[in-house]
Amino acid sequence: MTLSRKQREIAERHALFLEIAHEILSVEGFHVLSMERIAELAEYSKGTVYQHFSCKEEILVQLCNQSMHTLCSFFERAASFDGTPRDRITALFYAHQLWSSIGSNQTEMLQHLAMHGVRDKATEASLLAHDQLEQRIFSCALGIIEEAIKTGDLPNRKKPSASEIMFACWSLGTGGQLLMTSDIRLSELGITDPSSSLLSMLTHTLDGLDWQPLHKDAHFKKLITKLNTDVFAEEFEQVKLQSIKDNQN
Amino acid sequence: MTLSRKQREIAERHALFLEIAHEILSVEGFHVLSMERIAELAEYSKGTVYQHFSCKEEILVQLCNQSMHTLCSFFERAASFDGTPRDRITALFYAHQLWSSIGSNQTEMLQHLAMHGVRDKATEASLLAHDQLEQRIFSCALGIIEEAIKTGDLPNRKKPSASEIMFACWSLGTGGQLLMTSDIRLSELGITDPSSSLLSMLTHTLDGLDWQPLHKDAHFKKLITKLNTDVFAEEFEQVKLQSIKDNQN
DNA sequence: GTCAAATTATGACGTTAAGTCAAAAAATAG
DNA sequence: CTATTTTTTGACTTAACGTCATAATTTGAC
Repeated sequence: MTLSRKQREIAERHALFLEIAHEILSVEGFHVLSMERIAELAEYSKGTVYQHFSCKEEILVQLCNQSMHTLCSFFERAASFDGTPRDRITALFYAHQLWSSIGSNQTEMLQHLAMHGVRDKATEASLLAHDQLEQRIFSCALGIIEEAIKTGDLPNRKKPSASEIMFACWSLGTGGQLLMTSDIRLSELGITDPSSSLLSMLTHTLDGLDWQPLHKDAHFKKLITKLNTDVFAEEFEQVKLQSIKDNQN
Repeated sequence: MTLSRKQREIAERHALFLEIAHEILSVEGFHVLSMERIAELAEYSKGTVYQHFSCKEEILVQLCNQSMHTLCSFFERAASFDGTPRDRITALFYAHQLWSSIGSNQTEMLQHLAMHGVRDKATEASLLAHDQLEQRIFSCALGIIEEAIKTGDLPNRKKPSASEIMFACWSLGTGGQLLMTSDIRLSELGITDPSSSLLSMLTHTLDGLDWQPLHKDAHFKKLITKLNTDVFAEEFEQVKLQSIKDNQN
């Protein structure tokens, strides 16, 4: 079938353009991402790139969607983990941090997308996909919190509501990632592993919410080990290798 | 003295340019901020604007510095508040949220500054000033946490250290602000006052850290009232008026 | 295999904004 | 009042965006 061969070609090129864009974005940032540059590196003309993406912003949204798709799968894996709701919300937070460690600029991309005037330029279709992914991510987290309330592990309060707890956890994780990628030298403050710090703070927060069973060091360590070596074994290794490489530079 | 009159003129113009830039930034965002536009609105030529600021990015840093200066004064006011360290760290967090409510785009500006390739273009002097303000803000928060450890209100642990606690609080506040300014419709999740939600989550976190004296509703309400009507009375009124105006639109 | 029709790729073109700089205008001083 | 210094200006260069007529290629009918 000749038609489908052409279609395959186009799909491949679409992926190629995205890959090149992602490379430019991680190394040099959005401000140097230009359609001409992508065309040049892919050895196509500018017009061809514009046939795939209406503008820079559209590329960004599609890259974000790829990235969020990964996060989504991480979350769904963490959520289906066999353990108490508390273990699972911890696993979710862990997954969120792992995800941001894997792609150094995932957070920056999403951040950029949230900025004034970026969404306006992207296509409806991509934005819809984005919103749906976001929805999936949120309901994943919310589901666990609601389950904890149902089982009685987490006291059923008016304030903070399940949504508010999710909002706070999400803020903590996102904010932490934001600070990690920004200029502040956390290591100067004696924070060598910010993701672990955040995770440890999360457990204190959960304790503060009286989310049963309360923190026990042995159990927590066992949980993290299981996540590192079982649920997210492959990704954990990838991050480890990456950080070794980074240290060499 | 004629010389000083000219100097005053220049200083006034500098402020005018910044003001116009800030206006453009809050309404339309960084991507439409152009030197020509500023020049036009200020009724000067482009070259004159360039005599004040080497580039767009330099304007952004200087605006951020203004904004951080405000935050700094908020923090110092909150820190010198008469109360327990726990009350004061709560006041700090409150001040952080208040600050972000006052200028709708303070967080977006700082976020933008942190992005790839922005700092590179700004002048050394402005960046130095920025780093010093950041330092002041951090030590303000860190000082309170360390005091709490010294007085015994907060258990002296290796983990999380004072720095880690500060990092987490800062992440929570910043992340929350990020999510508020992003597209996510928090109100759809039943979160009507995100800043309050975050503040309430902070108290749970502090409880989880066993930071004495633990949360008591009456005391907490009294503290917030005092902050609203005394320490930050003026700013609180400003935010209230602003939100009434926003609701009318 | 050939050719007309449809699809796809190209890069020249118009536009906008960044950043530079020589020349014009204004201020200062003798 | 004029010479010198300082300040202001906008024309110019460069670079990227996004468009679109034209060129090249592919397709499908015969």
